[in-house]
Amino acid sequence: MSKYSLKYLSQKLNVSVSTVSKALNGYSDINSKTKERIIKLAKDLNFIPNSQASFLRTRKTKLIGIIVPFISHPFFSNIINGIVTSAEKKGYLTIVLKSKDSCDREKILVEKLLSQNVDGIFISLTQETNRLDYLENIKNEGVVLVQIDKISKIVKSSKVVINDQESAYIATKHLIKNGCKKILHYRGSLISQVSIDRFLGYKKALEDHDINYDPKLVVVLNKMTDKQGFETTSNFISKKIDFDGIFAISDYTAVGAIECLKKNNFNVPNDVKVVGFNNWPFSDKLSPSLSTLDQPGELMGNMSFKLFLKEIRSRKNKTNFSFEKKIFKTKLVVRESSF
Amino acid sequence: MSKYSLKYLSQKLNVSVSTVSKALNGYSDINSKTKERIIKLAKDLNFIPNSQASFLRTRKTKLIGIIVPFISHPFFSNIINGIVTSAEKKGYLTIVLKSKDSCDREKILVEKLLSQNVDGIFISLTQETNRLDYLENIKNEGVVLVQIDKISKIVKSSKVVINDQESAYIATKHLIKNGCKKILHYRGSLISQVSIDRFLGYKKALEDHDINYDPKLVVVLNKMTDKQGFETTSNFISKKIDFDGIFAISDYTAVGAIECLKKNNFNVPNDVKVVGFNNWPFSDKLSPSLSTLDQPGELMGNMSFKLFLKEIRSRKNKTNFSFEKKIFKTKLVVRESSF
DNA sequence: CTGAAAGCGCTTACAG
DNA sequence: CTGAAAGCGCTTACAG
Repeated sequence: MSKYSLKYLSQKLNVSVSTVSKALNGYSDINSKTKERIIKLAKDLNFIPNSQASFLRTRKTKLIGIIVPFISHPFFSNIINGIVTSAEKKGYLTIVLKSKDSCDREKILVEKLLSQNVDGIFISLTQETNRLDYLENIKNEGVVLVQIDKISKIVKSSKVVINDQESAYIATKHLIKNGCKKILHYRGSLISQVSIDRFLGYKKALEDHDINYDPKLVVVLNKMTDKQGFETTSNFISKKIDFDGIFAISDYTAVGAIECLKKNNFNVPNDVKVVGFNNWPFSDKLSPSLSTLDQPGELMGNMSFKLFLKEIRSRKNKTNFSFEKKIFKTKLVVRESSF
Repeated sequence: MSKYSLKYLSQKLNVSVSTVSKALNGYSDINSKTKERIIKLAKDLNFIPNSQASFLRTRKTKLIGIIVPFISHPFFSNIINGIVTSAEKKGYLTIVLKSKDSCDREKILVEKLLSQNVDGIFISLTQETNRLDYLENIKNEGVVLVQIDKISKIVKSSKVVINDQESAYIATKHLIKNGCKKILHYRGSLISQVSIDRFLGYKKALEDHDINYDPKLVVVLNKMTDKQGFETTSNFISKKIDFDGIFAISDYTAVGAIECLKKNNFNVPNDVKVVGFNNWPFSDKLSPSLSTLDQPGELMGNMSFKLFLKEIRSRKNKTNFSFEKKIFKTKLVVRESSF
């Protein structure tokens, strides 16, 4: 921390602490000469005011926290990037934390952020989040809550999501239009909203195109890894279950699936067409290049911060505020794996 | 922030604020019955002590900051991940910031972190960092500085790096051993230490194997993108400069180079062999799969935090402390692009 | 074992 | 325009 304090400056210049504080904070009722002297000394000493002390009065830390399931992850690191960028522009600093997809950890992390008196908490829930007390607690503490992508339908707050159901519908329809009749769906957990919505979109697309929904073709994955994609596909092949398309909930699993298919001498896309989800760096550079749904992670991060700021400001000005849910559209990127 | 305070608890229980504070902080000189009552109430109310207020006494925020050039980046997000994980285990929270490879921004961000009274700053310098005053300032403020990967040789602090020169030597030697005689090198900025060391390794490998170093074969890239890799390669081709190998400073540029080569009907690896740097997710899944140097980003992050903690503790215990430089070894991963 | 008091570094309502 | 004073919520040395 800074070696200096308002008191130190005030003694150096023979003025009061109050005067120094006001000068530094741009109050108008200060003699401009005095003000200049103070500001000059502060600059010369490289004086940095103690933000913890000022918090005690202002009640604002200008600190926000974000909890995501994983950090080393193309989509989540894009979200983080979006939030950090927007936040920094407005003078906020961002604490980053990861839940490792564990609900228990998530609860603990929320408490840690609250104890740091962050002004807002941004969260992308774990796949297994099944209790909402600690989310409600955030709001009870007077801290702004913003949910991103992996949200809870029940907990009220600002939300930023994508059109999951529609995206899945579009992807599945694309496969159908290109001749697929037996489409596997690799989905996420049964309680994750994102996963539920994508499944519903998949199912609806089948129904709308007169294809019977067959639950045996849907697999719940607990990890979004290429390994799981590989093994799941391998399972289908060894069970001799017939299929001609795969809609996977993430690019990783799609890539694992394609590896397995190649190894078993299936041609992608001729024998089996594959669509992933995320549009990760390099998804376009694979052979075959991967069809996928492009998710605007960074923009979602930007928007999350915008909604946060809106809520903070409406509180400050005591104006009306109602929670918004911003829905970003994904884009189906058709590449070699499905066409 | 918490709706309650020590004062509130103390009034509820008819004890003093001091007693509540001691009970909650595990002091031994408290009647165990009293202690129990206090802890129970705190738990029931979900009481969270105000960390800003306690900072004013303890001088510890348990906050650290990290500045990297980019967040949405496989290597840097691995480093962030490693730091956040280690930090959280020891009760530290991590503020994440990105410099966008701008030295001016870097300076501002350092000041922001200092004003938050972080206990330590972790930094991976920009490619253009050419002034060191604000790094020295970190130490002057009594804040621990740890430099990671992109370091300054001059500024003293704990450092975590890889064996850049040796890595480049190994990669270049590998190309030579596999028959390459005219090896392009796509490097980073002229003042980045990482970039300098890798260049030196490249050059030394050539010399040790009786290949004349030709400056025309070395290109300074200012952005590590596939686009730059593509364009640079395209340039060599159109200038009809003969080459049979490329050692690129990042996987992105290597991938761009390969795309360009393919497009111009060069066979990789038969006509040109390529080695990248980073080992990114999916580098193994490309066609041809990419030879590269594997960098243990997460472990480097873990180690950085370890060095930070060591310095913090030695200060607390007033024991001797000297800066360490931990050098991680990369691993040459040979894949189709060079073999 | 308990509590009164000082003080960390700020901000701000108020007096002059 | 300037400054004395109170107070934010803690911790801790000290007295009893």
